[in-house]
Amino acid sequence: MATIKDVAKLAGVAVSTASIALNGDSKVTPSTRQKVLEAALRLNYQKNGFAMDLKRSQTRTIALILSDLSGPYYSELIRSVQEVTLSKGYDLIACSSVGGRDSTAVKFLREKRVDGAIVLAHNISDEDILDAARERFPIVVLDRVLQGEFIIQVLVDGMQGGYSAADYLIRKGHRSIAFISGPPNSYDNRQRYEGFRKALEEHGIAEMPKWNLSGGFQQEGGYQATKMLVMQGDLPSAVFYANDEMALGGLKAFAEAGIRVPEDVSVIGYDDIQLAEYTRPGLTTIRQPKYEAGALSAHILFQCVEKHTVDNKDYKLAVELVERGSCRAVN
Amino acid sequence: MATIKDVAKLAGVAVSTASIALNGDSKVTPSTRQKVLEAALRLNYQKNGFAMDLKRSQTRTIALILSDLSGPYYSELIRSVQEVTLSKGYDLIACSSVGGRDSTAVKFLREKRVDGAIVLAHNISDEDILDAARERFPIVVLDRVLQGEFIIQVLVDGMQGGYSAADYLIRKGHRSIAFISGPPNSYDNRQRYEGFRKALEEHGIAEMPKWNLSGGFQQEGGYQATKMLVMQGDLPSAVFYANDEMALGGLKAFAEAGIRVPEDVSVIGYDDIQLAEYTRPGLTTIRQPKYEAGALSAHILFQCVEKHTVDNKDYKLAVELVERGSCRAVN
DNA sequence: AACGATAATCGAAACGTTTCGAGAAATCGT
DNA sequence: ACGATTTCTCGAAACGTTTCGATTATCGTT
Repeated sequence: MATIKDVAKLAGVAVSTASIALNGDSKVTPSTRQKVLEAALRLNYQKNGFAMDLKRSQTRTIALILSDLSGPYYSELIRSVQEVTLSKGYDLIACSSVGGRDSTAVKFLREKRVDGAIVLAHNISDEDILDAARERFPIVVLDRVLQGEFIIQVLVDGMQGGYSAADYLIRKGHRSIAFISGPPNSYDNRQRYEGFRKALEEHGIAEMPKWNLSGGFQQEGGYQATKMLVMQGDLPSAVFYANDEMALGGLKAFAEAGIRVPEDVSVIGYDDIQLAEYTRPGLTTIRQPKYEAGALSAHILFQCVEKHTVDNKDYKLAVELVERGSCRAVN
Repeated sequence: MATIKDVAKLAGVAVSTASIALNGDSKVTPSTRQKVLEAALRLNYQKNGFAMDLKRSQTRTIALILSDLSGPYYSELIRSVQEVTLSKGYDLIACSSVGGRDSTAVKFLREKRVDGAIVLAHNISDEDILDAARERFPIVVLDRVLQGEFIIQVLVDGMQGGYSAADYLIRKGHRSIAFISGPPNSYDNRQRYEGFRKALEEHGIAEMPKWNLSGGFQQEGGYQATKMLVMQGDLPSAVFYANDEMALGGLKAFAEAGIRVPEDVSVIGYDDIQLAEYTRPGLTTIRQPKYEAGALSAHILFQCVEKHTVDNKDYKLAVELVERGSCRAVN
């Protein structure tokens, strides 16, 4: 690999001059620049990124850390973060936290290979985030409540979402509503449940333990939980799935049992993943502002990276109910 | 930021000793290690990744370069690459080539910030790839035919796929088949079309230019193209979408127009993305061996990174038709 | 007790850039 | 034509690690 030294030597100039010429500074005579550029071309010179980062001690790159790069949920988030990043002239890399503390993600956090990070990965501990964040390394967290000097939280109001979903069903006349929950250690899941519970309470509806099942946020889990529900014999008139993936599994289970949606049972999901639009009937669900969350996170992060300060460290976004065909009114 | 020098000073040892202790080498007395570790903790020391990379001149990281990080298609590919990467003790970062020559992806390629790359991004030019690849920087390309000393190609037989799809429709009795294509500069798209054309030709069926529309591999494009098709009035009995995302758009357009699938028109897609299973009717499509392609690519890449050599630089994988409900037999 | 062998530590030299202050050359005004 | 500016180029010092050869301390053997 040719280094800048080789280029300088071939061009007959000093290394520093070569560097300046290569970086397009105007502090160099056109003819010298010409020579340098030619030499670089001849040697097929490519600058060594690490040496540069080391010297400049910044990378103009941010990382988006996700627990699972391949999840369908993240698409919109990634897109919006990417758009903002690009428009700001920064680079974006996505990395996964699969592998926990040994993952690429945590390593990037620890070793500061980027200028900042956006984290949506429940399998990274609060502690790891807390001691990675510092003066020139702000972190935006999207999936947890976490206070720290260089930590900014962007939350989506899961409680409002859970409340809206339940309230919607209740206003449609439903009185017996099942809740299929996600993993108990998930902050999001807890929030959604809290909202659900609150709506029921406000309307004086009692919760039924037998209608509270767990599906672990997985499609298969939703499927199993729904089968249990069906087997219990006493079907509620509506089911609230704490995320769309589980609702998908539920839809499948109902179809297999010959139970019609929404005629026999109403179904509401949460997230508004792309698929929700394509099921038959279309899945009524709570839309998360994924695009907005991504764009907002990126903007704040850049503000923090560049100005080393941020006016507000705590953002909360609202959700919105998307009505499709999976719920009907009962009397 | 504390550096290793600070740690060494606080621990009262030489920098080199600190380095050794920090890296867990056994060439150091437990008590010294203890001192160093303690000092590091006190100073909240984190090693500077760039300095390390620079010195070691390798990163144990590979990049997966995709034209669009947010596409649903890539999920399985990412997953398999990730699994292999993790099992080999390497790190994986994904980056997008949105932005063309100025994208993060091309920058990573040029500046060798990783030890190797897997590329599936039609908007990166052959040239950029050719002059990035070199002795210690192998590249696996997944979406093009490209010869080069340090380039390995893994191809999926798109021609066979296109042929199978068309042949399947023809055998079901279809004689009027539309083709909704992707971007013309995409190698995959061309291959699929080629296979389609060949099947038609072999069965003596004429192609109709008015049934050949472009949807740019995007869902929205498929939707628009299908609306055009509908507006033309003369509907074919089957439509072959060059990828599933466009087929999804098509399904939506047909639904909106009150045209039933598969009763009124048969639809076949390409890729077998996860969503394909959940549409109603299920989307009949061509399954790409995404998982296999990813795992294979990663394996070969590591072989090349570590041994600096590879036995075969040219791999081709077969596709398979997945029958769901979106095509019916006509007589 | 002295000697060699082994183990632990050290100092200095890299890695490939960028940047800064200083010197040399060119340009300008008078 | 001469000094004062400006413009260009240069050498050297960083950036924070790792690594290698050298030095010192430690230990077991005779």
